[in-house]
Amino acid sequence: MSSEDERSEEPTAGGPEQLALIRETVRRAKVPKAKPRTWRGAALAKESPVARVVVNKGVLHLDQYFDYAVPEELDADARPGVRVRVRFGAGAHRVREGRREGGGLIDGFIVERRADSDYGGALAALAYVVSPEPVLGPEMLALARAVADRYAGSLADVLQLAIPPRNGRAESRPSPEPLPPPDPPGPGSWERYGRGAAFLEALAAGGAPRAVWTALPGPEWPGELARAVAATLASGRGALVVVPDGRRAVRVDAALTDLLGAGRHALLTADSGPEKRYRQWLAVSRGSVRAVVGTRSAMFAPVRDLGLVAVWDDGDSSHSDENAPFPHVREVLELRATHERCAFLLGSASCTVEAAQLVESGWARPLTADREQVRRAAPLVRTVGDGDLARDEAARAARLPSIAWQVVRDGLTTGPVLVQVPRRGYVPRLACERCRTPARCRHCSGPLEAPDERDLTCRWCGRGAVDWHCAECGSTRLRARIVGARRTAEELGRAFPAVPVRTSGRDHVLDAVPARPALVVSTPGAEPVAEGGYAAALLLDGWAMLTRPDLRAGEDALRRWIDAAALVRGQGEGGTVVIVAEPTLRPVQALVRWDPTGHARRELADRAELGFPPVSRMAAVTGRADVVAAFMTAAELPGEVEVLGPVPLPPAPPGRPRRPGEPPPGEVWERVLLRVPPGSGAALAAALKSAQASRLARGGTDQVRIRVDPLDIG
DNA sequence: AGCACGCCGACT
DNA sequence: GTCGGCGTGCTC
Repeated sequence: MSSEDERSEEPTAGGPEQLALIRETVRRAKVPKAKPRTWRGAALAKESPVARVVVNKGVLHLDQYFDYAVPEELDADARPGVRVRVRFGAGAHRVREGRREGGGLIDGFIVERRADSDYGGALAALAYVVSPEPVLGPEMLALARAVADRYAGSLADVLQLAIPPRNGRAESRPSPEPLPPPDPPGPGSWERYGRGAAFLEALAAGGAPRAVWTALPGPEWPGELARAVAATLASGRGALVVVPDGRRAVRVDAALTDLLGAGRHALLTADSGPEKRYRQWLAVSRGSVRAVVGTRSAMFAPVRDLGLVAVWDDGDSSHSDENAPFPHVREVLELRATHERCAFLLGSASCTVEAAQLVESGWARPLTADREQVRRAAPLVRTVGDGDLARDEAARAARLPSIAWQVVRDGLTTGPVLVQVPRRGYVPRLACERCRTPARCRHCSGPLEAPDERDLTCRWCGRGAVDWHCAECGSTRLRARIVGARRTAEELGRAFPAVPVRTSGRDHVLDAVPARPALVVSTPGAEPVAEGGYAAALLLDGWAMLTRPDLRAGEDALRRWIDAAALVRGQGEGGTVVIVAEPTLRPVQALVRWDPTGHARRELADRAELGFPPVSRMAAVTGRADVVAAFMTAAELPGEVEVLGPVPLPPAPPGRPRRPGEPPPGEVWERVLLRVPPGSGAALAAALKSAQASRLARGGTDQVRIRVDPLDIG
């Protein structure tokens, strides 16, 4: 743009007269469908001189598009989907020399090129096109919009999760040529499932079946996922698989390479560095690679002509994003399946209540093996309850019941034995030894804990608890704390001196162990796979997993037990699991019968009766007590909303850094839970979003956190 | 969030 | 009259 243009637009030079002129011009310009022009008066693109832009500003909850003028020289690059920088803020158009430039440069994406704008004022010009690479296609935009609406978040927040940061070097490299579709695979181990082969055939034929797949225990699932991907590729469409962690992504990656060779799929995990990751993402975005396996953020991967979305082990908490607006992989993939009319596969050795609901509602069909197959593949499960422990001299002496010793001893003659021990931090509460009432602080009713195994302290207020006794039954004994993985390993090591002991846990995760006899002590989720399967497994301190004050405690415990027990050989090969937990409890029974879907169905029925998610939808509003109260007063919630609370939130325990959503020191925070009946979730989210948006016009710190589908209810 | 506009009191 | 306090409200 030339200075002549500027002068012709604004003939007066400098001074207050000019300011007045600008003001007046702005007022005059306030007519609908204004001809796009900038204050620079630069030459504009001849075709579609308006770019509709989504500005990438999360705090800006004005969740709307902004129109910018497209200067002629940016015309070619400023295509829909590209990253741009624009001036944004009051006075952004005043860019003359000698005047301060109002408004800073912020990032955005062009969503559309248009002939005119329905904005009444004069348009500012795009500052520049960051890169001509289109990264925000219409499908992703529609998906991000749907996710933002579902979770009462802004489009910009979702796009931040969906589109990786740019890397110039990755962008400058060409992506490989796409390979032609492969031949459809045979059914392989899918034959073990009643409708397995038919599911693959439907994928290969270009269909869009939706299934909740209860996987048989054992190491076959990565190969089965790979076959589903291969069948979809054979139809000429793309496929996406999301798993909870990098370890499992690598397993599916390996299975895909086995089945299809290299070059047909991309591995999108956080483990690879930013450049490599963006390069992989670009290969997908450009259509060079038609299949993706990855962790959480891969759920948004811009797979071309999507034919299948799959999620593995949807109960794993890693599938829930920790950034606003906290989308869940299963829910996002449901949206994608609906929007992009593709197949949906939810697989797990266990079964979440949400998965059961997908089947119950008829949205998806079950994909299961018959009882005979299950019996063959699953280990024999034996329980040790309180009654057994009381009668058991050995258990008193050595902390492990005698049947456990026996199973370990027998197992070690034929292979490795797995010992699952709950993570220390996982058990939030001590409980009365006699009646299991959770031990609470007598001052503030917070949960008690014993950080050093000696002194009882309150997790909320930090006060010590001396002379504790149970408020229900008067007992003065607390249930034995769970023993950490390290001490369990030491004890077992002493008992079986000839056998190597290996541990796998948070900071030290083993991926696999050989088929030799060994004791493998692991925390839940960190269990290594064993070559040929474990001979046996011990699941210790089952009570600890079940006493968590959470709606999902039972489902979670069952999932962790099943995931561990699924690594053990089938009972036909002598595989045995011993679980130390009451055999009368529902999740324990479900493990013994190896019936995770039955468990989920019963839980679903309970939740329906109690009005709990996922049958109803909930949202949590969290913040400083007065701010939450003001928010609730101002919000215009749908009529059928039920308001639970507010209840005070416990402060972050001293010593641990404060997590987002926890009150800062000295502030009282509260949480309100909102509940709506089935079908009103969208209305609730919309109401919460507009209430938040109108609040944001005011002071900055007076914000509340909104979380749809909060995790820790109950 | 920034940042400007605007409607009030103490000054040249 | 004009400079500037920070109380609302908009940002293409």
